[in-house]
Amino acid sequence: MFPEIDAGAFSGPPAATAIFTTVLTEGPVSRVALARRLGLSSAAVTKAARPLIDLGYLHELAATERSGPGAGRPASPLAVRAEREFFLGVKITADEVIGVVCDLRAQVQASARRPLDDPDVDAVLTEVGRLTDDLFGAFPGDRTRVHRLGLALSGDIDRSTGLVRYSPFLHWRDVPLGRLAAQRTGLTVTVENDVKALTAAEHWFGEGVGAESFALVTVGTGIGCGLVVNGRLVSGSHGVAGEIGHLTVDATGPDCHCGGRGCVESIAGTDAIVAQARHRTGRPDLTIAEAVGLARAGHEEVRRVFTRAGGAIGCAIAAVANLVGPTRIVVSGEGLAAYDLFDSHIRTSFERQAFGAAARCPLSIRPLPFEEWARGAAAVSIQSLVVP
Amino acid sequence: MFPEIDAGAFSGPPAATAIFTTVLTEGPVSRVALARRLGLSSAAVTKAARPLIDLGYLHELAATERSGPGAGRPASPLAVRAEREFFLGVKITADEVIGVVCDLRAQVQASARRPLDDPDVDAVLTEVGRLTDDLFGAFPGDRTRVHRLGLALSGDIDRSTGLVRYSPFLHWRDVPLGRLAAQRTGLTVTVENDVKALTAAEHWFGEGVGAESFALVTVGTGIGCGLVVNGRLVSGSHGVAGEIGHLTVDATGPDCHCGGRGCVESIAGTDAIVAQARHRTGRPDLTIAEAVGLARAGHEEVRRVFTRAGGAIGCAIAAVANLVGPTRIVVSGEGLAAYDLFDSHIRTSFERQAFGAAARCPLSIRPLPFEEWARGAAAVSIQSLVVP
DNA sequence: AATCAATACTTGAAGAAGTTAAATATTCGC
DNA sequence: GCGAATATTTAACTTCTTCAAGTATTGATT
Repeated sequence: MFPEIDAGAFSGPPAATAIFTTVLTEGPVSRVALARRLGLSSAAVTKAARPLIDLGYLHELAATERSGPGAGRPASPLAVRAEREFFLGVKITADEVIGVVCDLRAQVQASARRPLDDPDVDAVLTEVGRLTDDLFGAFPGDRTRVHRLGLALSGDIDRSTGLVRYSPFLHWRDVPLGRLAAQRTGLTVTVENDVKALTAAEHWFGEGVGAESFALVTVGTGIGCGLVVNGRLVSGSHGVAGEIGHLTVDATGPDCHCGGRGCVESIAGTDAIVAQARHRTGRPDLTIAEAVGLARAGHEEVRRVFTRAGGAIGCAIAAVANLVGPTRIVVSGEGLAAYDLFDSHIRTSFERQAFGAAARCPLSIRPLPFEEWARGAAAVSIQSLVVP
Repeated sequence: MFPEIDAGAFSGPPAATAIFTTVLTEGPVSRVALARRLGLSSAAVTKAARPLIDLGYLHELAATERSGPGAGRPASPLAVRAEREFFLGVKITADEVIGVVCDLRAQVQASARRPLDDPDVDAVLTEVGRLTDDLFGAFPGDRTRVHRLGLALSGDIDRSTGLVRYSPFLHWRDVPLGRLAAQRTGLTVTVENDVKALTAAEHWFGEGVGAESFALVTVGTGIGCGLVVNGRLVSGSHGVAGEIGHLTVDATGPDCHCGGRGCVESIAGTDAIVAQARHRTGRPDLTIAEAVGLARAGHEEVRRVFTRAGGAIGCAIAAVANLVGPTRIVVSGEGLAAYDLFDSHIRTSFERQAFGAAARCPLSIRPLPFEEWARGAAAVSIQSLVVP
């Protein structure tokens, strides 16, 4: 009936959910604006919003300075009470767990990291447990208002059951991570693929806000992509979606570990870049950092490796734009530490390969630190509170 | 209140729409099955279905032979009364208009064609008008039950307003085709992009039935793709979606008329195939039919052109599978008259480039005659009756 | 043949969610 | 202070849905 706080998620009329998500993602809004936006009567908004206010999720902002033509009663916009509830988000990588505490608006309140040296399920759970303790310790706010934990890791994950079907880098198969972490921490846990989590965060709290369709491309060891189409995250019927890393961009290119040929990842993945840079320089122990250094210093051969990689990424992004036509695309990831070497090549290649109006799709290219990935996990947790 | 017949579309409770579309697309279903499928109580189904039966859209099937464990009252499944309403569908090409009459279940009742030699708006409207007359003439059923006409043509089309924003092959810009055709014929008109229309038809009445996500690839002069994701047709924010023809598959490939390089269409489009076959044979006036003939007769050089084209198409389809992970993919189009030359190469290339489980996505490769495209237009018209 | 269990469907009361219309609140410009 | 403009609230009413109980129709069991 009325939205509930603790265990379960938000129940209540559909209008309440719609109102809450709109206020959450689109900042303070007046009731009339909400009504127009959601196709409801303003009476319905008033009614549905009251229990949300009573429970402390929303509050009325002081009447702000008027903007319009002038006359009329000023609006008292509804805003989210961000400190009503806090969320933990943890990103699990092969050698580290990174965690953050976020408020209801997904603003980071505290963060922490712990090294991970054993991919065993139990060892990971232990480190995640210690990390949450660290986060509770570092969190200055009201700890009794933390009830949820989001986990994000790469691999094939069933968000609805919290099951890790397959995680290549941890060598896990069918691990019920959600249930295990819930037992360990006593929190309500959500588990999601890391790229999808980051996409969800950008969709609700970042550049994707308000977009009906939206894509996020991550560049690093792997090259991934999260897609939002018609307002919903794309999941893929066979558990595969957004596998942008294995699009073919060069039929005569190098063989890829996936069995294909000329895949984006086999040209622009971190490993591929390092391998090529080693080959070009004749230095078999070159690291990616050194390769970036050489390219920045103007080493022509190495520079060309990055140029080619940027071109391949641009083609892949153009493929996304041509196929699903998102409102905007964000390009990001660890690999973009070398942002300056990629940026213009990605754009050039994208503009050449994007078909017609698809080239008008705005591209944001910016690096995101690992804390942002953890924030993605928290964002999924926030979504699970709102839309169960 | 109750579903209306004539001018407007189907109104009524959301449940009525859901019930009708489910019965329409998933064949006869009992009320309990509908309730389970749609998450309603069976009481709701009973009530919402009654007006649909009263108005003649649905009817009860005779209790069929029982199948289950045995006991219990036998179901009286609901089925669509296909002859309740008929629909015209017309596909407009550069040199022809092709039309069909379909019943409510999108089964073709009659068809007709007329040549088109003038791309002028008025000339096209005239031919469409004559074609509808021909169709009425050829249609054996009750003509008073035809109220709707669907038009399909390639280009950038705004379905909601019936506006043709841009049609390259007719050289039209911003033609309010829906309104004009409605004036001319007195019917309620829908206009949709041809590939999207065909996709809609397959989604509701063909192989895409029941699939949450689904893709249709058409091969011909252009190479296109219609996408259904999360149960909805993908439209693209900038008016571009499914532009599979301009994905890059060979960074070192030929320049494409779109300004890009190594696009699928520049390798596997009909024009590209003809050009290559001419080059390989040294016969500058070779036609596509002759090229197909040579390949079938075993001409190695020409054969290789088709092999390469099939490979490019396979890569493009793999890109769709990797990115959106549809439940299944149908490959079709005029170009597939040479089906036998493509089939195995498309599959091989698809399986190599599809990533992991995406390779499990079933592929149907089959040619579709132009009448099927017209049927697509009719299917959109049917949809517009049901979901306005 | 009578009865029971199982399943499908129908009915009527009750409730949830939303709408419309009218009342109330608050501001600006005069 | 008054009226026009806009925002919000309230109350009455509509619509859609569910719930709980009842009816219908069958196969299996006694």
